[in-house]
Amino acid sequence: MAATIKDIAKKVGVSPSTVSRVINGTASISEETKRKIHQAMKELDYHPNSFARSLVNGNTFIIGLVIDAGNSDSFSNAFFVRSVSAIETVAQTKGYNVLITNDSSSENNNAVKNLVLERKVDGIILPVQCMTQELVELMLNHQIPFVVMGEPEQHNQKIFWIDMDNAEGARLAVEHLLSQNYKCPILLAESQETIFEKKRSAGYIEVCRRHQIAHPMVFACDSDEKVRVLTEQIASGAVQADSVICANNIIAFKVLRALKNKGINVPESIGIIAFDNYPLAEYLEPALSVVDIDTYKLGEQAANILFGQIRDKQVTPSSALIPTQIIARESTGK
Amino acid sequence: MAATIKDIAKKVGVSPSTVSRVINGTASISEETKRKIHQAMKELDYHPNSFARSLVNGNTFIIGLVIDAGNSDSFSNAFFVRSVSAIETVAQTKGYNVLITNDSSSENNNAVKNLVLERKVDGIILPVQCMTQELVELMLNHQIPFVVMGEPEQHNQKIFWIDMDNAEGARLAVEHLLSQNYKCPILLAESQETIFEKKRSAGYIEVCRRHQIAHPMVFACDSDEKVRVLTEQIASGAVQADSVICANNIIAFKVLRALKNKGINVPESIGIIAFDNYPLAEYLEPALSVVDIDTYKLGEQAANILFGQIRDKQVTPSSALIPTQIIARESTGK
DNA sequence: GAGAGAACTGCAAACGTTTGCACAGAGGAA
DNA sequence: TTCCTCTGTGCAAACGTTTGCAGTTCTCTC
Repeated sequence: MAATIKDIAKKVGVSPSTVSRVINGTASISEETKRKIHQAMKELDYHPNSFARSLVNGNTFIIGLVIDAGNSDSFSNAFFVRSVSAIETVAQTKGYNVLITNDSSSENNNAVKNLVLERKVDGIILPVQCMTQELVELMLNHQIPFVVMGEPEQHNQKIFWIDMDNAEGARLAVEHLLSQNYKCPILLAESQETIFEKKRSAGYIEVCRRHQIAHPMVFACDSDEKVRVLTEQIASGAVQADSVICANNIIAFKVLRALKNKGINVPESIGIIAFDNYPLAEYLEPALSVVDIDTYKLGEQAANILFGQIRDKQVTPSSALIPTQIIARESTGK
Repeated sequence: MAATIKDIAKKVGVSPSTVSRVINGTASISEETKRKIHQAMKELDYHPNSFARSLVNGNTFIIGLVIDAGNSDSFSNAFFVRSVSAIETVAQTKGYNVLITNDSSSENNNAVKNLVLERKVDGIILPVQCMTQELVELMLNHQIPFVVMGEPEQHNQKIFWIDMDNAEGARLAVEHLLSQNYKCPILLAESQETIFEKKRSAGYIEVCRRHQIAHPMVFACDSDEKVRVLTEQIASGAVQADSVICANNIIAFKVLRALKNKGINVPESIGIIAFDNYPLAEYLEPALSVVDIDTYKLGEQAANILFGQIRDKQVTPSSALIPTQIIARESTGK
């Protein structure tokens, strides 16, 4: 039903090629013809068929965005939405659309492979958790640009990536605590296995060393029980600490609750600062100080890096660390 | 570079049509030929080109999902992510992909129009806030199925929609408070303008009437100042209330904080229950009781309704209300 | 007033599929 | 034997674009 290039050609009395050339501005066409064609396009409500286009010129103007549903806990959510929104906005301004795919709902990366093999997307943005060796090879083989969100463990590959500056965030957190007259911060992480936790630990340790803090310590808080034990040790003095840096917000909430239950004052006796500016942080009592990151910018930059490859044929792998900043609230206001 | 149907045909020694028929199972083909073709497909690593396909058979196997970036506050986030994930999962099982578009980043619904006019998506899911008259007409004209997330104000159109059962949620909240021996619940909403707030009000009023509660009251809490004034009035007895139902979580947090600052005990003196199970609700003190909704199911059902139109050619408008449930925590444990 | 380029336009092939039509051969039924 | 129905396959057109090549007309330049 929809008008095609041929309908316009017929109506104006030119060949389809001429119409195509007017649409794409790909040759010099007399003003008169241009005018008529544009008018006919209006009248017939013409819109180019993107498939026919893709078929001949080989690119689809679609990028794929892999979302990690396995990780759909609420903490990746806030991060996620603004990033997605940013990616889509950037894509739109460049004339691209964004196809999302849920990695975990299919075995074996099949959904992502489908993007490459059948949908022929022009590029892919994917979270580091979804980056399998097989997938990387597939994308490299098919020469399809991709950007990884989150720093990969090994840097031995030609991979473009982007991440928040975890190490810097940890450094800033320690500096902040010291500036508030805390003397002995410890770091609480969920485990020590993910790269971002390693980076945070490293940043923490580095600043502690620099300031000659006696015993920098990193604790694994991967269960409620551990949190309970730890707060008891802090209370009894078995663990020397006057402040904690929590590698994520949920740990912070648990610790805060445990401390209050023990009658330990926050921020007077113990200061708390957490990673990720989870929106409710400011409604806690005391309001939680956090290491914040601009998730919109994160997505925006990821998209920019991708389009650097797609459009500007940039080929030397680049990476970017999005700066973090401290939002000081009551929980570190000794 | 990628292998085409012709390459396979050549390799096996049949015509492209035969290969196509084997792929689509659209005619009877001898077992022998089938076997050879399948083998050749493996060897050449063949994957059908979705564009060429779409070009001839008219459907794209892509659905559009409009996201409302204007509303990217954290409270729609949690809702959003799980819904999106659900929609994508359903789509994937039906062989469809999901194209997202950010409505607000373009003027005049242009981005969404683009989905219809150029991308030729087979269906669209969009939030009710993005549903303009113009868009509805466009989609109807082009006979492209769509599902609205959120109940539209007017029902005079042939529109498929889905929503959480706001009225029922409010009813359950009142019933819950009464069962906990609160006698006089009031409702706090941000405004009275959105349809979901109206529904919640209606459900609240209805149950109050049924239980002959003296003065059912709905307050607009659209600023911190109003929250402050209201809590003072509650404290002084100027407003008679022993419990509040908050139309969203942020109001709940503000009220809780204001009450505590006034030294009013929750849940002993005032009970609080809020809509939306925001993940941190359980970490507040006291842990917040909420009206919960299964956002995954919401997305899942939206997708199912859409595919009902796309694949089963269902044509009589349907709608669905996703049931809510009470999660009782400390804040209503008088 | 001839030759050269520039400006403008058309023809037809190509992109990778699907599908209506046709046809050959096989296997019965009459 | 003749006719009919199936099964299996190929031919060629079609989907809506883009684009290399070639052709025509026009405008200079000498």
